[in-house]
Amino acid sequence: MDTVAENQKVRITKKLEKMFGHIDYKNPPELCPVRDVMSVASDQWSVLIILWLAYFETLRFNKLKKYVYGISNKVLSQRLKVLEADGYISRQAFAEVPIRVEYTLTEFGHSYVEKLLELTEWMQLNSPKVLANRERYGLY
Amino acid sequence: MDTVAENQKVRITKKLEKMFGHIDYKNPPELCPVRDVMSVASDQWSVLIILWLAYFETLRFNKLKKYVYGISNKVLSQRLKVLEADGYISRQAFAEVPIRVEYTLTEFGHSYVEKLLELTEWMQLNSPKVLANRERYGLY
DNA sequence: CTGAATCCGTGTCGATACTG
DNA sequence: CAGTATCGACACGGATTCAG
Repeated sequence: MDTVAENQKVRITKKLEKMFGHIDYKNPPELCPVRDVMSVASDQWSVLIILWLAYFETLRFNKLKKYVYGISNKVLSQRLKVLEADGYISRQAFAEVPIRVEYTLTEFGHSYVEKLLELTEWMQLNSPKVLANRERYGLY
Repeated sequence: MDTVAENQKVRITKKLEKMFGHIDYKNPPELCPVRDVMSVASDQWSVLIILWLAYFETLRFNKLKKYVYGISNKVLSQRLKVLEADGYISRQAFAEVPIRVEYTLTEFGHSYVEKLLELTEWMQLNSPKVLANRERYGLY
């Protein structure tokens, strides 16, 4: 292993050490904020909801449902509520007939999108490799 | 909104546009590689397994279970199999009595850890804010 | 007509007991 | 020690129903 990789490894180890002061392995998940918050924010549906909202700025319930392909009414409204509670998105209802409800990212939500995009870009870049691994392994 | 923020927004929009060529909203999830691969890799348990393996280099089944606090036997062995199939970790069994099985990150797994750490660092930094939002919202 | 709650069948999860 | 089997509880998807 060359020096560059060695340095990189040291850097990562440092980060990990800092991290695991916060990811407590002795306490239940609900007492570890990082695990708790991450399980909401990195949920597969939450990710798609946030990304589509970042893309369109504003979306209504049924549009959102159309783009977040495969999500059910129940889970969508559930996730929207949780994401609103956690401060990623905001909900604005207009008292019209028929009623109109618009969802948008908050400032905080936008700050998350930046990190999220880095992750999804990695996924986009590496998914062929993963699929190839999977194929070779033959599990599914 | 100032020019810096405006530039940033444009940059993100570009990334999103590139992204959504790959996150297909018309096809079922299993036909969208990015969604598929990400749902495995960003799963709450997978994340913890990978991070702990990055921290310790090598872990055995029961040690892993101890650190990934709260995971059940079934889900742990399930996730380990999937993560191995996808190429993030490797499994080495020693024919001893009692049997010994060691899990380590692959090169590919280590490359993922870098991205993952950026995300968890963001979570660590922002979880207080999220918890405060939650508190104020009063949903749970 | 839109946004969302409800009901129900199904699959996944968690805990424990158990086996190679 | 590593992992499977079993079972009850819960979450999910889908369809339907309801409210504004």
